[in-house]
Amino acid sequence: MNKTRRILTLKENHLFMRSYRKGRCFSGRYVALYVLRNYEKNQTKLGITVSKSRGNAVKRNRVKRVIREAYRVFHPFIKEGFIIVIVAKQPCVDAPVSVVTSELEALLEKAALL
RNA sequence: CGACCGUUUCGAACAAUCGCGCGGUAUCAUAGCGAAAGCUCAUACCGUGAGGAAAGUCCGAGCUCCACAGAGCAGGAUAACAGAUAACAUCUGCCGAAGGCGACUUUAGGGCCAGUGCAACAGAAAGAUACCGCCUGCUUUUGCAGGUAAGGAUGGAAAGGCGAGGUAAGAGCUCACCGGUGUGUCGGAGACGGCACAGCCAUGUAAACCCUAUCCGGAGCAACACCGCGGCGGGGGCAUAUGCUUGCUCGGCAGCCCCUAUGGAGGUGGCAAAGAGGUCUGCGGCGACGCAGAUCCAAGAUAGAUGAUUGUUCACGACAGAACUCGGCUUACAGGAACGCGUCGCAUU
RNA sequence: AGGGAUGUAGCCAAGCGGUUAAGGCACCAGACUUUGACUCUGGCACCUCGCUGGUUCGAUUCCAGCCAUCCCUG
Repeated sequence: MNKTRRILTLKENHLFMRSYRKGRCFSGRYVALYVLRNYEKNQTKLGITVSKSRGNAVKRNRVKRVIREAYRVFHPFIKEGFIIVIVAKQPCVDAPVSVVTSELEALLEKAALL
């Protein structure tokens, strides 16, 4: 495993749907985590979901950046072969990065991905 | 000094580290494709990276494809006048109207003398009329017949308004002023305005149907063009080895290879540095704008790139994210800045 | 990108430019009953009829611009 590797993003809608239905769910105050084992390839993919009801385009973009920044810290240590979907909750809109980072760390440990 | 008016303009700044999209250069040790060159991926460095509204998608265009002899109807849009513009429902100027002490602002502003419809309630009566009243005549009175829109009452609207003359009482019946209509004349590019004369037979509503004039083919970058593993087809060849079709034979269907049409997933172009482009100067124009010269310009994603941490400063940060591209309009918005022989008020000289 | 619909009382809703804006459910008070349900009678302040302007004598209704929700096409 190299020291830095690219973050692969989840693009297919049916994989999102399968994660919501079949994946294990870990919920916090700011984000919710859906984890599914990737059987097809030994890769870890990340999907970020922000609902339209969370705010306008600027707010949604900002939430995505905050979550991506929080995830970036843990990415080199994540185990291979999982599909991870992070869903932003309403308090996440005004949350600073440090808070989201600490919560995401707790959830990832709970999911045994680290 | 205070309160405004108009026209522009800015929309946090800087540094360091980590991270992201795109472009360029370099490296190919590793991974994939390839005979190779090389390409992809990756890494390093350099450059660059959201708005005044990017928004709403309300108008107008470019661009692309489809349709198209010509004419008319239907439907839609616009509506004083003159211009600007590629075009417009935009903009400029100007006229009329409305508002403001004023600088100035606002204005869907054609036609109810083509026709049709509607005007609740109130009121005597709503486009045709006399309830009360006034006057005249008849009648002993009650009342009857006629004249009359000055007054009352109703209403958003009641015989153009108001004053004087006039009259039986009244009435544009007559006159002055105002309003409105028509004709003439003068000014103006025109809408329109000034003046003179005639004359007052008739409400409001076309953001009611409608009439008049002008304009309008349809769809949209998920357009459209190209490539295209597989699949479903067409043609040709090979092989009769294998499978199915009844145990066998023939025949048929599968099979393998080549060519070819279509085009689902996906990809590339469209589409990224350059156009109806910005800034400055000069000239023309009241102005929108036009002409000439100089100069400036690098976002281009495709589940969608701008963030985090630390430090410094201030006005302590609002509304808000490009998605083919322009010109407008509308809406949202913390707080600033500049200009004006702009306005009003107060004080002083 | 292109198109459509809706917004009226807590909920479901009707409404021809002229009303104090129908109804139904719910809610409140009273009657009936020993009590409750059913039934009957009355009430319901609320709604600037999503918001802001305009047309009109008069707007929930007509026109324009916004806001919110929902739906359709590719």
